[in-house]
Amino acid sequence: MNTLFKALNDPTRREILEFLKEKDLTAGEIADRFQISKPSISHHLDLLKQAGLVSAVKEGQFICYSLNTTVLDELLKWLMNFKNEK
Amino acid sequence: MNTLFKALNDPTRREILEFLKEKDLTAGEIADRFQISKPSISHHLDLLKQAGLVSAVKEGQFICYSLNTTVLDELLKWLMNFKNEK
DNA sequence: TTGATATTTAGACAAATGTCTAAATGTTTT
DNA sequence: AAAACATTTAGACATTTGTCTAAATATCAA
Repeated sequence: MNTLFKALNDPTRREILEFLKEKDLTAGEIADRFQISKPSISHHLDLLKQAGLVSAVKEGQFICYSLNTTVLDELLKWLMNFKNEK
Repeated sequence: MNTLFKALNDPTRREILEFLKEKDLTAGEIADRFQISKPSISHHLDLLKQAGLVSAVKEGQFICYSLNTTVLDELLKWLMNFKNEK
């Protein structure tokens, strides 16, 4: 839960998720969409991966990232916990 | 959205929300539940207030905090945006 | 009005975070 | 084999964050 909130607590990372919602992308394609250096994007992708929000598959010299929404169910459950009773 | 995620990105603050889910509490009552100094708790409460997650009402020399779940609807909507299509 | 209580504000400080450049690793292509 | 490309790792640096103590503000009680 901690790593999930941490991963989501950054505009760049949330925007990466938005892009990946449209379609899978390689690290380079993702980096091209931002005015941030590739190593920085790589770091963001690492945090997203740690949180289970994205998965990475190596395809030749590229690494293809895709969105993983199952982790968000946990967050959804956490949210509902507040909206329910009272 | 930014302030909301920022506010939620801390275990202490999330625990404060859990306590406030049970019932409204004064700043002191909240601080008593943690092994953190009162000024630090006060600061956490300020961030939660900035995010609209809690509201504060002065009652004499006390300040009573209560949970405000309406802001979480925004987060819920953001979440659903990912779970929907695709 | 003086003292006690409740809370916040101010300022300091270490740790975490986001960013960068330079270098390393791994894969293709010629 | 060597050069080009894709990505990450390493290390540095400034900013943000969470915490603390000391002091300020405000309210209640004697």
